Order: sequence, then structure tokens, then C-alpha cells
Amino acid sequence: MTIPNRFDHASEAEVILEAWEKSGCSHAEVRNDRPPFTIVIPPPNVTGALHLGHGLNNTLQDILVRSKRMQGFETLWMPGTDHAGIATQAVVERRLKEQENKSRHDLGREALVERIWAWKDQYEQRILGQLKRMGASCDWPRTRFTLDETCTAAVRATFFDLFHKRRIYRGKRLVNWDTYLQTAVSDDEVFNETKKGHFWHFSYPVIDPKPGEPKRVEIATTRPETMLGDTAVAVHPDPEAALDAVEAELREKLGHTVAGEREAIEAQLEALTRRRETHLPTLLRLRDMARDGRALRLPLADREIPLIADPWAKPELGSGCVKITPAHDPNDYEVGLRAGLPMINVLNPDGTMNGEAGAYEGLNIPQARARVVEDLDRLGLLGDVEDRDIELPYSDRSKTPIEPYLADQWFVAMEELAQSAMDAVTDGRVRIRPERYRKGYLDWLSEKRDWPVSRQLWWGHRIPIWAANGLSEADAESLADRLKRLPEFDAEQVAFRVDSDDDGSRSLFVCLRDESESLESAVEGLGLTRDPDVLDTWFSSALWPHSTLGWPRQTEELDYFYPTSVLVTSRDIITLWVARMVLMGLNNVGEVPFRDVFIHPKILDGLGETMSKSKGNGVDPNDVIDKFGPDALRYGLARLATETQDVRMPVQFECPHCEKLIDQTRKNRSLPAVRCPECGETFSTQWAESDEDRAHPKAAVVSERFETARNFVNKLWNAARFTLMNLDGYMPQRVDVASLPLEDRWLLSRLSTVTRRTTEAIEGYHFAEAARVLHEFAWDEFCSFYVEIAKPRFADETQRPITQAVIAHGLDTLLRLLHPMMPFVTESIWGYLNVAAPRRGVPEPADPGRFVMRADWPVADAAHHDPAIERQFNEFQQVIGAIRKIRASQNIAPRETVPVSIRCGDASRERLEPMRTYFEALAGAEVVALGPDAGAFETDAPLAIPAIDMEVHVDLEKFIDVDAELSRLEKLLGQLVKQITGKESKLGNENFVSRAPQAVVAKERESLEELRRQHATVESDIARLRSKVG
RNA sequence: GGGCGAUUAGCUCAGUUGGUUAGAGCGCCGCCCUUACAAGGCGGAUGUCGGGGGUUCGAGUCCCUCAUCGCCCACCA
Repeated sequence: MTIPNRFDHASEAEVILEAWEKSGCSHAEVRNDRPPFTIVIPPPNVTGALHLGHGLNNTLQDILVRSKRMQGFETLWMPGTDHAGIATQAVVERRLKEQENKSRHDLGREALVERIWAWKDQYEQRILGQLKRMGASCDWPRTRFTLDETCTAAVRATFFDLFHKRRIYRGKRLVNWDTYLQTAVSDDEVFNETKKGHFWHFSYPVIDPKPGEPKRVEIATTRPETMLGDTAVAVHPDPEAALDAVEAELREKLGHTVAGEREAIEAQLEALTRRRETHLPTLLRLRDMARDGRALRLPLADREIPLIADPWAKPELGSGCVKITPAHDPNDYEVGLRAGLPMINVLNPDGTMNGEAGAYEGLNIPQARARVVEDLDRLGLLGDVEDRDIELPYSDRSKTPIEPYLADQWFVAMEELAQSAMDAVTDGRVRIRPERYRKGYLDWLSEKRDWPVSRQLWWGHRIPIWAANGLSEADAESLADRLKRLPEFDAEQVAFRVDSDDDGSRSLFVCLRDESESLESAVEGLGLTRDPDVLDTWFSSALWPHSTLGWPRQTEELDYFYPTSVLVTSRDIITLWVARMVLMGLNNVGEVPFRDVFIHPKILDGLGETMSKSKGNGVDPNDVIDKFGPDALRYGLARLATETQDVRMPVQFECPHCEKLIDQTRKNRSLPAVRCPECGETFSTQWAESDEDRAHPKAAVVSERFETARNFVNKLWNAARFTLMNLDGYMPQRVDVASLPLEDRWLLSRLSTVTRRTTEAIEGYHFAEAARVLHEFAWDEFCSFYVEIAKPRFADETQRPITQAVIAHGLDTLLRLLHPMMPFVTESIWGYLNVAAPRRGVPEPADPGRFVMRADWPVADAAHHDPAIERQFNEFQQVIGAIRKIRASQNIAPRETVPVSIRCGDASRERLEPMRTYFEALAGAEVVALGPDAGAFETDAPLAIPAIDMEVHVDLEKFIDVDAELSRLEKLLGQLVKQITGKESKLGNENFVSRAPQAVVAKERESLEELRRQHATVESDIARLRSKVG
């Protein structure tokens, strides 16, 4: 059998993927002869391509899925993608603008949605292609999309149900308005940025001031144009008490603060005292005026607005008075609700001023701001203008400023839903791991804030509500009657209700459960119009575990695969997604969506920053696969998945000219073109825009962290190659384990231990641990010892057959254990092994099956596990180590065989005697004396191994370097003295001896004895060497 | 402001319930292209376990405190 000496992943992976697919290896069916194991994929957004975070997320899922499948579970990994409402629409709109200079309004709703579908088709293919290339063993024919028919039916049914239960209601709410995209964006799609701005002080005249009363009230704002929508000015109802409270808090803080901050606090206290003199009298006055129902004149708008008392006004800040703009500020909105103030919206959806702004109508915000300031100045009402750093909200999607904006929205009432999701975690029906993430989940849910679900977008699930607004009570009732009398009316399909609005008018809302053209047109025939908004993307995501299984239909898949087994995700969407899936699953199916939630780390770049395309530090799994292969990508990621969050992964450019890896820095990662410091050639990056830059070949962004993993893949490949090259004449045979030599029983015992530890690690989501255990076993034990031992045995005709049986079994088990992490290379080797050893196994050979992917997971065979055997083999390993050490210290040429003499007890002699032949292969040594009488050579390099009470002597006649030997021994002696002193003082401590557990004390004593013995040996060795050199 | 986490070798990270001399990979040094593997083999050097205090016979591990970094939530006229 000829096998290349490197695994060619580029050509092999494709072949393997095709074979798996043809054989339906990852397909799951409803079957009642075995339990299911189910994972639903966190559906990636169709916005773009997958990055390394997805790579990690999906690798971990696939490890679970593949190992469970091998364990005999009917394993379903449900794939799919998310329509990602605003993100996707924003991307398509941006392209529309850039490439055709058109807005979505130029195109219209239908045409835009059509464009987004085209985009989705393209990117979905790319994303699914990336997943397949990584080896993700999803059940591909079941692939869902959150906007497809199945998911849509689930969304409609859920909305209908919640509407029916009155858990969906309509209300006004300040939303984060993106004036560029003309939509509301959710809080988590808003980021803050600090900008230089101004803090303007204005005065509003008091209407008919009485003697002694202030003629003007000063307020301050960072957004002057909003004053046109002011409907009150507030002062604190008890400014004195409020100041007292602030002072008390400062004094409390002063009590336990460090010197550095002391001064600042004292200064604040002083300012507070001054303020009592300068501001308090005025504030008290104003408070009284507010109680009297006095009013101010709002300049420019020329409106009368009340002075009100509200605790939102902070007497310790500014003038102590605050303007109230309920339609454009979240806090003012609350004040407005409390005081029953009108809410005046002065903005159009596109960010220009509307008719309410009077003369300012049509201006955009910066223009309006400038004009307002100018006009107030002319009226003499402008006070100080301070420079100030202002934190402004920006839209994550359009990167333009957010304007708070009052709009009608649909809400989901969370009281009961949130409670149900909290209960599911507190009583353990859902387990969150690591456990510390429970707190965030529970805290967030416990606020039970109602969930605003409308989005002013075109891409998404359109809200299935038809409405008629502004009706009188009688009209609303008669309209409802007409609805009920429609021939198409069906109480199972139609829910409706009449709500009253702020202005006292009535609205009729009709919710339709399923898509039905006839019903829709009948409803529209009554004069109702459909709500233009779509639902928050998380609404459909929340249904994912059951919608993908066919709910609301009672499918057999739902019955069999739900609840799913585990959800694997990252921590930033525990609240947005995980919590909502739990409560929706409970509401719709009556059962939690998953038993376990596993939260995995985030991957950061070498500078500790999150990876993202906008920083240029994002790594495409495809680039890693190109360079290192899919198995290296997966194994490399799996070994990072520790309990510690946030893994740093230094990122490099791969120079397309010389293939060298160039570290990314904050500087070079944002350049359009970079000169390679290795070869001097220039390459381009994702930022290249000019033709000149683009002319250079583009560098892939990868991480050298995958080299280790790639090397491991290669190591495994070569261990397999060695095995396969020595399987000529292999005959399956029954193996009598008890009669096997030590080295074979050692291997079997280790296989048993490693199988158990790997299985436990994967089941406990300790992926890095599993990766480490397998790496150590494969490399340091299977390759470094068993393969070396097998060499002389293969050469011996009598030992050859049994060695073949054991090594084939060893490789077989290793392939099965590694398969979930490294599916391709293991599957490839499995194919070769099936040819060379079609039936294999210890003790009884069996048919392994065509694919390792569908092979049985190894069982930790307790009969093979034998700690005594492992200890005995370890004795041999220590002797080998001792000889190697001596050789290295004497610089003995690798191919020189040295004579060794090993002084040991009879029991050890018996064990080592049959192993004599391996000393040559492992340490280049010939054992010339072994046993209690084995002595030193004339020119001797000794090494004592006290732990097993042995002495190893190497005959150095030809090679001895006495100085080197002496310095080695003297160094050793120094270390021993240090340790002995430490132990002696520890054991001399009465407290230790009397209070520590006896076992610990005894162990210390024993170890001290050993050290002393070793010390004596080394001393005599040194003396003997010294006498030699005279 | 509240919460969570991190800080261990030059770099990236392990370190189970406190218990011999704190580990791995990469990098570094020395010797080797030995027929599975130079993407390799053998050997080696490198640590006041962030600072300080405490509990304990014993602390990388438990407690307090400070510092630095990161994330989440809230707030910011």
C-alpha cells in the first residue's frame, strides 16, 4: 500500500464530503428504536459570510453531534439561516444607494423585498457552503430559513395566539429612530460615541411674573432644535430634600474613599453648599409657582407651556430646571406620562423638521439647530454656550445619529412569559453552562419589560394585523359586527378587538392567523388596512427550535426531536435569543426548547479586540481551511474552548507572494495595501479600493495558531501511514488479552482510560480537555512509544501477527475518538484501514463499517484498564528517559549504540527482560546487564531513579566528557539539597506533623527518604568521577 | 453607577475538591534529515502565579483589598 506522506486535505475533503452526502450519513429520521439527540443551529445571519466565531460555534456543535451519532443516538442537527431583518435590509439598501443611487422608496416595497431575496439566496449558499466545507454534519435537506413558509406559519400562529390571549398590545413608545434608514432600531443596535458638542443655555420667559418672582427660567440642552417640541419645564418638587440626599450620598462616599478621590468629592460638597445659596431660593420659588399652575412662554414656537414639579429635575445640576420634550427624549417621555403633557413630535421620519416646527419645517437637524440658536440669540434668550464632550447614540447599521422618536408600536406583554422562562431555569428544566450565566439571564427576565416587536422595515414577517383607526365607539362596534358577519369569518382564523387611543377615539384591530387572500381582501373590503411594519427578527428566532420541526402542525418530528438536547451559543445573545426561545417554547409547545445551554468563549484578535470585518481583523474560516485544512481549523478551535471566556488569537496576513505570515497590528490592518517585510512585495487587503491597490494580490487573513493543529493532523496521518505500511499479511484473529506482553496490555489499558476521559470531557462540554487528552495520548504514547516498540516486533515473524492485530485496533480506536474533532483525516485513514484490516478489534475482530462517521463510539473497556500495568510500563519509560538524558548530556551521536547497565530489583528485572529489544529503538542502547547485580562501568555515567529504586549506568568509554558529566551531576546535587532542606524543615515543623492528614505526612517522609538515597548515590558518583580525573 | 470575568514562562493558554519540585503548545538554545512524520526526533533554559493583607500545618487554588484589562446592563437636560 502506498500512501502520500502528507494528508492532502484539499483533494481528500471534497471526496469525503460527497461520499458522506451520498450515503446520507448525517440524515436523521423519526425512529422508535433509539433515543434522539437534537441540536438546532443558531441560524447565521444571511447578511454576509461566516467568521471564526461561527467556526467555533459550529465546530463545537458538530463535535457533540458526531460523537452522539456514533454513540447510537438518532442525531438531528437542524441547519438554517436567519433573515436578520434590519441588518440585511440595511446592507441591500446601502448597495442600492452606492451602485444605483436609489433609495428604497424609489424602488418600492415589493421590488426591494425581491432584491433582498436575491441577496439572501446568494449569501445563504455561501454560508451553507462554508459550513459544509468545515464538515458540519447537519441534516441538509431539512435546511430552514426564518422567513420560509414553515417558519412563517409558526410566526403567524404565535402572533395570533398572543393577540388572542391579549399578550400583544399596541402602544406608543420612544424608539431609536434611524433617520437614514428611516426605521426604528433596537437598543442593541445602537452604539454610543463621544463627540465634541455644545451645551447651550437658554432662558424661557415667565408669563406675567409677580413681583419677586424670576422673570425667566434657565434651562440647558445639547439638542436645541428639540425645544420646538417642549411641552413643559420641570423643577424638583422638593429641591431642598433632593440636595440633602445628594450631600448625604457624597459624605457616605467620603467615608470610605482613597486619598486621590477625596479632593474631588470635597470640591463637590463645597459646590453643593454654594448652590444652596445661589440656586435654592430660586428653585423653591419656582416650585411654588409650579404648584400654582404658572406657565412659561416657549420662544420661537410662541406657545404657552406649564411649569411643573417633577423629581426628574435635578437641583444639583445646571440651573436645576429641565425642559421637557416628551416626544424626543426617553426620560421626558416618562415625565410627560406622569404629568399628562401633550407630546409634540417635531420630526419627519427622514430627520427633517415637520409642520409642528412652524417656520423651521423642512430643515434638517443641523440646519434647524443652527437656526434655533441664532434666533434665540437675537431674542436675547441665549445664555452661555459650553464646549462639551457628548455621548451620542449612533445606529449600528447606518452609522448615522439616532433620534429618539415617538411611534406606535406593537408590544408583547412579558409578565407571565418572562416568569415561565425564569422558572424553567430556576427549577433546572433548562441548565445553563457555565453556571455563572444564569444570573444575567434571570436578572434580565426579572425586569419583565414588555417587548416592542414592531420594526419599521420591509424585510421580515409583516405584522398580521389589519386596523381601522380614529373611529367613534359606535362606528367601531358596528365595524366589528360587520366583520363577524363576513361569510369568510372563522373564529379559529380571525381575532379582533377594539382599543381606545390617547385622543379618545377607537381603533379596530383584526389579526389573521393564516395567510388567506380571500379573508384578507374581505377584511380590506371593510376599509381596514394592513399594518405596514414587520416583526423584530428575534420574534421568529424565538420560535426556531419548534418552528423548524413543523410547529404548529403536530408533526412526528416535533414529537420525537423536541425538546432539543442542547443549545450551543455565545453569551451576547443569552437574553435576546436564549431567554425568548425558552418562553416561546413554553407558550407554544408547553415544553422547554432545550435541556442544556452551553455558552462558549468569544474569539478575540491578538490585541484583545473582537474580530469584525469593519476592523479588518476578521478571519474567514475558508482562508484557514485553504492554508491548514478543515481538521486543523476544527481541532485548533476545539482546543480553545475552555471555560475561560475570550480567547486571544493573534491574526496574520498571509503574504500571497512568499506565503510568510505577517503579524497584524492596529496600524497595518486598516491599510489598503501592505509591503511584505519578508519579501518586499506588496499585497492588498480588504480595504483596497483604488485600481492601483487592487492590482496587488490580496492577502488572506489567518492565524498561525492553527499550525499546531495542522501538525497534529500530520502526525496522526503518519502514524497511520506507518501502521498501514506494516499491515501486509494481516489476518483477523481473536486476541487473548491476558497472554499479551506488557507493552500491548499497556496500550489497551491506556486506550480504555483515554476513551473514558474523552467521552466524559465531551459530555461535560470540556472540549479543550478532550482535545488535550487525545493529543497527549496520540503523540506521546501511541506514536512515541507504541509505534517505536512495534518496529522490532514487525521485523520478528513470530510477533508480527499479534502486533498487527493490536496496532490496528489501537489506530481504529484513536480514529473513532478523534473523528468528531477531525472528521476528514480520520475518515480518509479509515478508508485505507478498511482495505488493510477489514475486520479488526480486541479481543474479537468485527466489521468496522464503511464510515468512521457511522462507526460505534468506543466503550471504555474496564477489563482492559489496569493501573498496575500502566505503572509497570511507566517504569520502563523512566529508564528510557534516563538513558536519553545521559546521552544528550554527553553529546553522543544518535546512531552510536551505547551499552547500559540497569541495577534494579528482581521484579523489575523480570518485567524489563522481555523489553530488552526496545532499548535500541527508543534510546539507542544495548542492555548488557540487568538486575540486582548490575554494576557500573569503568567509565560510567550513572543516573539514579529513586521513585522506582533503579540505577541506570551508561558505558561512556568512547564518549566520556568528564567535565560535562560532573557539571550535570553537581547541578543535580544542588537541586537535591534544596529539596531535602525544604522537606526537612517541613517535617521538623510540629504543626505540620500533628495537623496535616497522616497520609500527607507519610508521603512527605517517604519522599524525603527517596531524596536522601538519591543524594547519596549522586555524591558517590561524583566522588568516583573525580578520582578518575585525579 | 450595578453586575460578570480575567491577570500564571517572551506569546497563547491549562492547572479538578487547598497537599511532593506549577504544566502544555508556539518561540528560544544544543544535538540530529535515524526508512511513519524536519509539519519530525532527543535533550535543555525560562515563572517574586498582577500588588498588598488575611485564613491555614500548608495558598496559583479560599477570604478581603487595591491596580489594570475586557464584557454585559443601566444612566448621561
